Amino acid sequence: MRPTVHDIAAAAGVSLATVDRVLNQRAGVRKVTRDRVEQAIEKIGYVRDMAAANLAKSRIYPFVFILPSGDNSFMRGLEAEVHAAMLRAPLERMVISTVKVPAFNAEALVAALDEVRATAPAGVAVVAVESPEVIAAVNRLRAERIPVVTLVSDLAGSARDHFAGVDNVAAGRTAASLMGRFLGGRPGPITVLAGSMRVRDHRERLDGFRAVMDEDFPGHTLLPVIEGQDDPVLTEKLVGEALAASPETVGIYSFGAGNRGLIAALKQRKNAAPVCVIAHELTRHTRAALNERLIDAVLNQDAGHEVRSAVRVLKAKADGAEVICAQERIYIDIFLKDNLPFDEGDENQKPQQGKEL
Amino acid sequence: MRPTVHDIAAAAGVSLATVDRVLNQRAGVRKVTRDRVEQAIEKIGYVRDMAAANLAKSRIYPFVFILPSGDNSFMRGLEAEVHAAMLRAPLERMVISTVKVPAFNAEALVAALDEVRATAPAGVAVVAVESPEVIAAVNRLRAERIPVVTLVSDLAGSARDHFAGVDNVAAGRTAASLMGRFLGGRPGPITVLAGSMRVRDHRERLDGFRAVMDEDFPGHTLLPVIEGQDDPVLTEKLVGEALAASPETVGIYSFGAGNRGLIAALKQRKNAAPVCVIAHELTRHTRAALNERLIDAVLNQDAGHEVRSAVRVLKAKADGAEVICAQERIYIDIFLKDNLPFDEGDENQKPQQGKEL
DNA sequence: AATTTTCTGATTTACGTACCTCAGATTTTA
DNA sequence: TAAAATCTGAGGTACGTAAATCAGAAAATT
Repeated sequence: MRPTVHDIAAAAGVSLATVDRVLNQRAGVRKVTRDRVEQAIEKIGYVRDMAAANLAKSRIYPFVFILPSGDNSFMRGLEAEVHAAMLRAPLERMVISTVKVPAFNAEALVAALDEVRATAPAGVAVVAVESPEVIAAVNRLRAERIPVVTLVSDLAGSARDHFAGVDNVAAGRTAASLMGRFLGGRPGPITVLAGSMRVRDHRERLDGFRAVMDEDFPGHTLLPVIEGQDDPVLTEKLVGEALAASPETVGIYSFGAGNRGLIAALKQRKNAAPVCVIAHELTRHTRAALNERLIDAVLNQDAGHEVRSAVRVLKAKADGAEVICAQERIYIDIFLKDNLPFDEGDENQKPQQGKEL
Repeated sequence: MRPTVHDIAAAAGVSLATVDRVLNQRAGVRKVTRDRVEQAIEKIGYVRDMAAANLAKSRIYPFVFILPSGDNSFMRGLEAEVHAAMLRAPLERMVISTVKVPAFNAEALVAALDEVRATAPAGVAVVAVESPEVIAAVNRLRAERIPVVTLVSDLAGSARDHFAGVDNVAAGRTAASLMGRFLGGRPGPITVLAGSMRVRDHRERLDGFRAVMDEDFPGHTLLPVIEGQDDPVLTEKLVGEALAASPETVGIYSFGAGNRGLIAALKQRKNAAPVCVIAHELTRHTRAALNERLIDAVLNQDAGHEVRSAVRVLKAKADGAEVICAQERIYIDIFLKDNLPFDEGDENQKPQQGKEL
């Protein structure tokens, strides 16, 4: 049988109450006694039964996800994943709620963070916008010992507990490395397309891209950054103009979230010279474009992984348990047309189950 | 407050005992009463508290992982991940043990499966070897309602509950697609290096690779498969001979587990014409080779993800709970030198934590 | 030496579910 | 109609931990 608190008490020659005080770091235990209990714990190899502990606490974990509103595919997907997590939450005594704030609006985000703080949640996940005020607001949460996880977009310089997202510099570097090799020495300029350079993720991606391009593929120059504001119409117009102005363009790196406009612009020039296109985020649109060979590669962050990771980390932090770092690292997925995952909504999905007996 | 069994009893106008009989599908309840209880459950939205249920059952989950012995880096890594999972297991009332069997030996695997079955575990994870006898042995486990998950290598045609591993055909296709584009039209033959063609994973990878090569890059021919038996010395010798015999080779696809020999052979020919090399499994050796630009890309299956996924699925199956499919899909990671994750053992690891308040 | 403060032990209740026993009610069979 | 079989209710104990209360014991302060 697995050892229990009673076994510790017996082994250390103290009462249950003392063991409880040590285990839950409550006051009222002498140093020597505490040491004796800890040695006993060590010796008999006790591990706390989390299920029983939570049952006894009859604790529920109210977690809040603060998400940007707006209609780009990635954020909608993220929201869907949060919703899916909401449905599963009760199984582990969690309650997940969401708060929507206007995208890229630091002031609104600060207000939301403070409002959420007033409800004393067990943890907060937030898609960060960079600003000193937001950092301060996050730190106010942390000052009240409320765990905070940044989601998708990190908040450097804050006291957030964890970042559930990808390394965007590495993503940009990877894009450059792929594009450089796909072009195979074919010289020419490269067009870079952002949503907005005011967002940290996008800046980091460009930094990584530029670094590897300069270092490993000096034959290519980067044209001035196009900022499409994640707006399909605007993006299509700007990309069309840029391609017309620089017909010798050999590559496009799109690291924003609005790929619909890019794809539309690419379709316009079916008969022009081939251009190597690398984009971010696997959506209905980029998936189709991969299959039509309009896009060569898509770098993706799996929103589902990010949300589930955020939930796990928040729960672990709330429990004071340890986080398995390797499990919580979000990898950059690289998709070519050849390794696209089967679509959730696809009827022709490959069966994953074995036959029934 | 979340509804409990008491609330069901009150809502259905029956006693706790009857609710219990319905919930745990015990005999002794009339059809009409059963229906009334089930309607009440539906209506008040009851979900069983698994933690409390398991506590009451004082159930522990003995899971067994059957792994091949042998010393290749990937399997050693897998074993390390299983060991890590063993240490975390008690937190969730699980006990994980391992059984080692000689690699690629169907007879020994069948014996191990039957031996494990005699211990009546709560679930079994197994790195499968393809054979009718193994399928039968797995089905014997399933016939006793013991959940079975195949790990890394699947067992088609068996009644296994789940496969925790990557789509190896897609992996081969991806490798071909990357290599074709990296070569950028430069013609020439391609050398393919397997561990053994008797293993399903390897065959599938080659099938995928060949399919995309034939379809999209007909300029390349595949040289006869080299089988290095995952032996470094043998592999180095065979690769050296192959490169000498076909000096016009432009690419090497290594889809076995023994890359040390390949890398040694590549180092021998430092001044020869460049060859595009794509290998499988990120290990100390392939990581170093990526950084030295001896290897261009590494396709990887994350052993940690696979093991943790297997454990989660086994627990869910043992509990009769649902499996989150999207969470359990293991992606193929593509690593270039630009997106290598920070090494676990690396001292210069990038700090992941925010500053403390 | 008296008082306060700090520490420790013993005991109890509660969390939500599983599972057991026993008694009474209802239905079916002889 | 009696006997047997089947259903249902009531009530209890157990799982391992948390957290509270209260009573002593030891130590520190007057």
